[in-house]
Amino acid sequence: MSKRGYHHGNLRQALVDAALDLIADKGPTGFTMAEAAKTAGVSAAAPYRHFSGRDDLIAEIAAQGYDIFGDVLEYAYDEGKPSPLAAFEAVGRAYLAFARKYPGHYMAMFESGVAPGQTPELARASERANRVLARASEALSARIPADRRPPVAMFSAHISALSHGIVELYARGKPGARTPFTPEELLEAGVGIYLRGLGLISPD
Amino acid sequence: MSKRGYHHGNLRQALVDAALDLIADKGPTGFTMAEAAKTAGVSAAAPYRHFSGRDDLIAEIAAQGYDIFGDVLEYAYDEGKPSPLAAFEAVGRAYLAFARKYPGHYMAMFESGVAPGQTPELARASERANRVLARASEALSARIPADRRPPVAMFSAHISALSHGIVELYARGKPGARTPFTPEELLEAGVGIYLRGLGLISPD
DNA sequence: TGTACATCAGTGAACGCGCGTTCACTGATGTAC
DNA sequence: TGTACATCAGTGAACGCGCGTTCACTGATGTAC
Repeated sequence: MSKRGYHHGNLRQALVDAALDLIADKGPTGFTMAEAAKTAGVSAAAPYRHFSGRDDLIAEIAAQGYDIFGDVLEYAYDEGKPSPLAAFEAVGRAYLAFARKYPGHYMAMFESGVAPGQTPELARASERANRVLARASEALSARIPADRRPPVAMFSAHISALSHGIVELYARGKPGARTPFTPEELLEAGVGIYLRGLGLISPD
Repeated sequence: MSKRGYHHGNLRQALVDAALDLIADKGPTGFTMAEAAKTAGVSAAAPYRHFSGRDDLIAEIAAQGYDIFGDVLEYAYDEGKPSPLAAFEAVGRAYLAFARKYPGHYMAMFESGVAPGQTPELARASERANRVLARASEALSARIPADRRPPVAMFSAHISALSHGIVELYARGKPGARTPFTPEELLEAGVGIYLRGLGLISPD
């Protein structure tokens, strides 16, 4: 499905990009169809040639976000090399890097209130990103003595929650973020302590 | 400053309560002054007798939320009784209980984008709640061998982030929350593993 | 207890605004012959 | 290569809507004497 040619060239993606800037600037609710159209240099009616409505545009942005997110995590995981532990920690860092580098996508994915089932593409993309996280967790989890091993789903939920919490509370220079640590420091130390609690890192 | 009497009785608080319902229903951005007024059974202009504007109302809600939050955490901490560890875990549970019981407040506090410095009352209330968390962290932190002890600010940031992340990703029945665990299970297990990593709980 | 006055919480109408969305249209592009 | 036609991306005007906020007002309540 080629999107290029015709009048604008690639309005669909231009609208996505415009919306991304607006969302990163003013939050997922500060963005409007009209403003995205204006930013893309097009009339207010034009977006409806490409998206059925506002929610559809947001879903597309979130889907693209999950695609990138999945790529980034996949790349960081690198098939578990050089070791499950190192790969796992790389995934954690990649999570933060993604949130920092793609704030608009991140907000569309996690703060816009868009339902993951909104669109088939969105559902597929989000599932895939979750699978990467699950895979990294599984590989590492296999190294824990069975009797002390938490369920894999719980393991990856903990890491997701810690990462997301750090992003929301301490990243993106929120006015109330009063902590002397960078998000990266917080996540690295937090994951380290957590893994030590699982016996995956020697007790220092 | 008595708010009762006159025509409505206590419109200021009635507006806060109406807004809380709306926020819990439709998110911090789904709430409007006009609808809050209508819900309170009053004309659209009436709120401006009590609040300088929308942001002012949200700040008041957030401030009331931090007041309750502080109370709840304080009560759970119970001056560190029976032990710093037990008190700390009670604080964690109280965090989730607050998010569950006061969803409108929680959203106004953490998802509305209101600046903590918006209002003196808000600043005071939020600082106080943070102090309770810090105190619980300090008391527990003192039990960690000095050479393995993370800075207290980091300690409490980890717990805040994990708790907040769990609330955002896995609590309040989000459509995409695919995990077989309750938020309470997740937090308890996560904090347990974390504290074990710090040597605060015997390795099972 | 009764009257006159001051206060001020809530009213109702009005404003200007930007929104999401629709519609018939137009004109540039692509295609068939 | 040239012409006729079909397609459809983007236009521009218009819609109805609800929003936040203002303003002069009104009338119930509180207070002074």
